[in-house]
Amino acid sequence: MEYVYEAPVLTVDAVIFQLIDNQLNVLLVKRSRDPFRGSLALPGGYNSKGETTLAALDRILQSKTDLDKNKLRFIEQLYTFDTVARDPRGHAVSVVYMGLCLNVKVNVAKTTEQPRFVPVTKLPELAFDHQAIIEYAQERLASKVSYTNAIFGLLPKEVTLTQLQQAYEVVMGRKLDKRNFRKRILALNLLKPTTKYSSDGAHRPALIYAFRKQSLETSLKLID
Amino acid sequence: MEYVYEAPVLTVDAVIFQLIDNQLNVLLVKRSRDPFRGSLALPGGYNSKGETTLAALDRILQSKTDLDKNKLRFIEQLYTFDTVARDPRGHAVSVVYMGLCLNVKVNVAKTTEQPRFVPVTKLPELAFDHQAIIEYAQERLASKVSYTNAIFGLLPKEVTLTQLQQAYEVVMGRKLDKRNFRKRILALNLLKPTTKYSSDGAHRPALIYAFRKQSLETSLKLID
DNA sequence: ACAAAAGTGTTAAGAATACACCCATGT
DNA sequence: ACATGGGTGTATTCTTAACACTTTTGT
Repeated sequence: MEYVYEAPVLTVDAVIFQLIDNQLNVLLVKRSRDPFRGSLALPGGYNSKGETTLAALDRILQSKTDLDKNKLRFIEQLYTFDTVARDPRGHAVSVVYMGLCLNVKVNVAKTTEQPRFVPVTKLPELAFDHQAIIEYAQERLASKVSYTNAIFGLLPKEVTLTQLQQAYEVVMGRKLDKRNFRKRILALNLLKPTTKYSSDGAHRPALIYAFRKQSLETSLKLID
Repeated sequence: MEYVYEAPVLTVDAVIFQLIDNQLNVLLVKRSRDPFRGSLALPGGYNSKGETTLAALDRILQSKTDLDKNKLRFIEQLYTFDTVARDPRGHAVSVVYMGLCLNVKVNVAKTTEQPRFVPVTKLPELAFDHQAIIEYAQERLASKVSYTNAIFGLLPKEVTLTQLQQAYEVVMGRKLDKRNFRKRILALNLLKPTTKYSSDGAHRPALIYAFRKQSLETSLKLID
């Protein structure tokens, strides 16, 4: 190569999902600087020289949202966007990850970025193309849970079948038939029945099942 | 951010597939410099400041393999790798694209990189982790053609059903049943029968079909 | 006439879907 | 006793998979 190489700006952004009150929520921060100062945005930041994108992700989540990356039960690369006009410095390339977690509370007051989880159905206008990125991540997630066990990332190790079905329904955006769902999920052998029951109201207690694996298994055939 | 930002090295690599003699081939170049001097590698290079990754891809393919990007009938982002020790300068991030083309001849003597297509079944030891990247791209391609019409990227606008079936068989790595294949492919209405016939030997001529679209259509259900 | 690929339907097995009632508990 | 969600089976439809012979051409 004959020209002098100067690297473009490289950033990392994160789409972190969590179920709260049976709704899919996404982690957002408030921008303290232009462009889009005051708007909500995906947590993200610069990737430094010599730093892997996952290391940058870790650092950025920690510093901007006070969320420890090892609280993420599932993480995967989503896509790399050629972000336009992200930054006064000009064109930037952004590697975006998608993560799933559970029972994470972020403290709005903890950092200047005021991190918070927002239901994906109630997003305000977001900075940059982050709205579109979140939609893309939702599609990927819906597709992913239909042929892998990735749903475990949103749930505790032990669940009732109804909890599991509700998680699928929220992620996939449609209702599922209870009997068919149970047949399929049990046939896949992803769950092991425990001897415990969950009593959470004036009704018959539900048998609790444990996920056999908390790591990604693929090539399943869960839901069409 | 309080620290001085210095961007990591960003590179772009390409996995370009083409069918030659009913075999899946991939475009490779010979490295003229260390590391891996003399080894074959995927065509790739640095992404400059202010340049989109697709623009970089275009420039790199042009200069290293003399292949014009608009000869690619299909292109999509494959994955972004945190390449280790790619370069003496240290850690680099590499955005990898997958492309499909047809009837492209590259001239080994044209550039110092000596571009050539090599059957994926006959790859020598490659530089870096490029062997693994090609395998990943093959998996993606096999998956992609099973739920989209992406196969058009490897074929001319007009094909016989046997040509089409052979392309699927090569990409998916297994034989398909002729009658079932024809039923399914015709039911999807991706093809329009022409009135032409192909006579290429001492046997009954085959009816030629035309692809209705040369752009990606998704959510099909072609092959399991 | 023969070799070689094109073209064509049916059957059986398996998968997906639709659907309604009894059970165990808390109040 | 009643309200609430937990739990269960079958019949039907649709999809998939397996499978072999006739047709048309060139030599």
